[in-house]
Amino acid sequence: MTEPSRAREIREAATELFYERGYHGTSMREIAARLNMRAPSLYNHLESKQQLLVDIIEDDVALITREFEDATATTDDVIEKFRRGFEVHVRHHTRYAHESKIAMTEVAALEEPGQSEVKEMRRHYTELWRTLIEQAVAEGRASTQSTNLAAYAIIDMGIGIARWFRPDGPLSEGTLAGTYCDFALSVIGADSSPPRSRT
Amino acid sequence: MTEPSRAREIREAATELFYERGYHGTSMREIAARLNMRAPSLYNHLESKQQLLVDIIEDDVALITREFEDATATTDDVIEKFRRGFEVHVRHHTRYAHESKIAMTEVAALEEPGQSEVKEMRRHYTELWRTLIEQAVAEGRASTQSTNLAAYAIIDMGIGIARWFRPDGPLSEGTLAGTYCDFALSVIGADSSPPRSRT
DNA sequence: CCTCGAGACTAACGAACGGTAGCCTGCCCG
DNA sequence: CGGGCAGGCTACCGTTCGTTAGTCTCGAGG
Repeated sequence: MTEPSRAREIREAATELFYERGYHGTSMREIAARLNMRAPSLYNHLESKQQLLVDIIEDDVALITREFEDATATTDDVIEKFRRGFEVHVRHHTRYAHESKIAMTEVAALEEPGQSEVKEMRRHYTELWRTLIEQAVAEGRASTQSTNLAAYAIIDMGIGIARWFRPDGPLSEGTLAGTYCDFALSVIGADSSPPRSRT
Repeated sequence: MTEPSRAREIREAATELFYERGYHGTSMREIAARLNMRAPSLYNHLESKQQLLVDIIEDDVALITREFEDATATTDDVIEKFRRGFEVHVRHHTRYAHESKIAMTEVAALEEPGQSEVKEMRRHYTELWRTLIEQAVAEGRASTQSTNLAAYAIIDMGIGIARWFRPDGPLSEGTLAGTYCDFALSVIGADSSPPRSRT
């Protein structure tokens, strides 16, 4: 069940093409061709090319934000929050590498008000990270001097993955997440002593 | 002297616009308008829109590679090489944020053979980093498990800068470079003992 | 069996694109 | 002061774009 609706198929084809050639570099005719259709038929299922882009990007940013919030909500230890949050961050950029890359590179192709909305959503996501790192420093569990820059560095480290990761490559998502977690923890100078052995 | 040639002005205007709106999102008429010209006049100074993009991207990748090689050539200490190389990496992405972002996001807009050439140049730059990190580990001065992933993470950390850095912002290039250097050194687990006190 | 609507199609629109042809102006050098 | 050319310009070409209009087909429901 959950047979792929035509609208969903179109969106997936568009996601692949936007990933490969960019928004302005992809035509509606090309999207249609991927599904053995003609361009005008697409408009039985969508409103416009621009709306397609808005949906892809907004859904992606909303998803990673929700994943982050869910992952960090189930523990009180701030380093464990960080670890889980970053694992989600990395895994998102591997599983949704296409959407993530589009959300990163095609923001400029968004018309208003979509562009401002997305920028605000991204600002919020960044702020979640900054706050978390700040809390870790405040509790003496991390030692970075600039929570702002640490947040940027950690987010960008993950985002970069979307540019080179291939799910069929030699590197598994789990290995990648584990190694990158170590990177991120060392960036903030985390004290990863066991979660419940407080002094 | 060195009055800005028209060709140079065009390239700078194009760089700004490609940065703001992307390659396919920018028209020759818009580039011309920035210089109070009409589009056809541009062709007195350039070959094609595509060649403009090729020049911008290839020059940028060639420049950062040369900067890296120059910076690392003047010391033998592998950690000091790493430090200098990364400082150059960060500073490049602040000083040439526009070009760097274009080189990162518009590779797909390059036609062949330009695209393959640029990808090869980037692969080479990545390889320089991987080799340097491998050497640091071999000498016992760094401790990362995966030189490959460490190289990716470090490069991506720097690249991300080009997306958000603004030269007129509150953050100075020097402060940024310093803080990020600490990040990068901790990612590879660097032993930053003094360069010349070998056992 | 007939209808009716979802969803494909063809034809075509106006706009915008990258680029060319050809002209005109004004400055530099003899 | 006069010729030439560098480098602007206008006019316009053919292509491709996103999108609309209107038609046809086919399968499900009464």
